[in-house]
Amino acid sequence: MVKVPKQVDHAARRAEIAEALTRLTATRGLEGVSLRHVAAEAGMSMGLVQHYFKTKDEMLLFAVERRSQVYEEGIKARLESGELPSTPKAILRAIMTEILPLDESGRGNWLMGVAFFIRAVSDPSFAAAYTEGVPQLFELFALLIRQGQEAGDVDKSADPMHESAILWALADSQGTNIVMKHRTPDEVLSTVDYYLDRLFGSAPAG
Amino acid sequence: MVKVPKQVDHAARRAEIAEALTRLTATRGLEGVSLRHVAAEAGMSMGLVQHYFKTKDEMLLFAVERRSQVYEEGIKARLESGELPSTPKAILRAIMTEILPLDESGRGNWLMGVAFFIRAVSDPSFAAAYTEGVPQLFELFALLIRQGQEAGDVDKSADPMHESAILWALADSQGTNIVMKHRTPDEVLSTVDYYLDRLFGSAPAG
DNA sequence: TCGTTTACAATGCGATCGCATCGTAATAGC
DNA sequence: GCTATTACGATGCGATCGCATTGTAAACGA
Repeated sequence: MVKVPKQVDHAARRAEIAEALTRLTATRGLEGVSLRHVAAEAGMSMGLVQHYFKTKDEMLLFAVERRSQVYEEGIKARLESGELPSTPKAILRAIMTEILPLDESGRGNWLMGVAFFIRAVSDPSFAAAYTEGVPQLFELFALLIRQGQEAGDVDKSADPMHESAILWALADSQGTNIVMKHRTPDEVLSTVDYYLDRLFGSAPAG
Repeated sequence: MVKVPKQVDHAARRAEIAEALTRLTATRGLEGVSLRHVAAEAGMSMGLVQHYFKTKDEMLLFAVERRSQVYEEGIKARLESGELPSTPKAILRAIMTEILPLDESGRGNWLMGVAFFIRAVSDPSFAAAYTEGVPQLFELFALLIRQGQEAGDVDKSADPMHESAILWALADSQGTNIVMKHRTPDEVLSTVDYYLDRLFGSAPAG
């Protein structure tokens, strides 16, 4: 009963489509994202896109989850490259620089996230997926700050929860600032470093 | 040549429509915003909406500019109510609490802003209008922080530009957190106060 | 080889979009 | 009263959307 004709790497095809979607989001903005446009950007027929994603929502969900994976892998790669010390401060900085839309592909990923947020506002299933990863990142931030406190780098009077919120806000909002060209990536990074230096005193980050 | 039949308060009508648009954005999300839906929400015919706004973009632009005015007036009202001291810290807090989507109407206004941001990504004319007010608020933040430094409340080592960026980020991102129900208004306000207390030492805010 | 299953293309359908057009009612100046 | 102008409603048009349907080529299992 197991017939396997014309074997094609499903995952690779889906990734292709997701990347076309991301590219399209970065260049044409979020309104240019239709099944037809994505297909054209990916250089395939619309029917083929439909073959790999039954609905548009399924495609968006896949692209966003893929985005999260890419972020995660990027952060791991930075930390395991050995170029950075494994201090909480360095890890936090690695996360920030990975997430922020510092280049063109980052811009696409960022706008993908915004598009997803838009959907999540009125669509419960999207909201669930959107909400999923947030507390984890939040907790991670707080954990790293607490480790900084235990190491004596972060002042005991600092509140890890509030500081996490500020850090999250910095990533969230400054990314938007870059996309809108209100601030340059350099300016944003310097503000991030300013904040981290204040929080961690003068403890080395790398 | 000046014939004025059926005199109708144009501004009031446009405000009505803008409020229907905001209401619709808050409840149905940003995708429910079409000329037909706005007309239905406002309880008028679609032709009438078209009569007051030649294009959809004109309607959106009006609604967003109106939003800015409402914010501005709200902040002025708070400051002139006499319930708050005119310290930089109090003014900053007033701005934050005015902008943040703490209630249902605030939610609508917030989502309006996001919708506008989306358009601004790919539409230059929207981008211009969106970019317009940002540097001013930024400069205001920096000015107030500098005043705090001159008054001796804010540490001299604090960088007004970076601190402004953090403050802006707090407003920007935490608003989204409230809309997505990741954090409650109370939690957000406590983080704002935490930050302001840190920045202004223990100087009184009210 | 034959049949089943998958990969992919092409097209059509109903819904909805923004916008234009047309018609009508009401009110001003002449 | 007549006319110009405005307020407002109704409808239609072309474009585009997501999605369903259909057709065809290819490749595996039997």
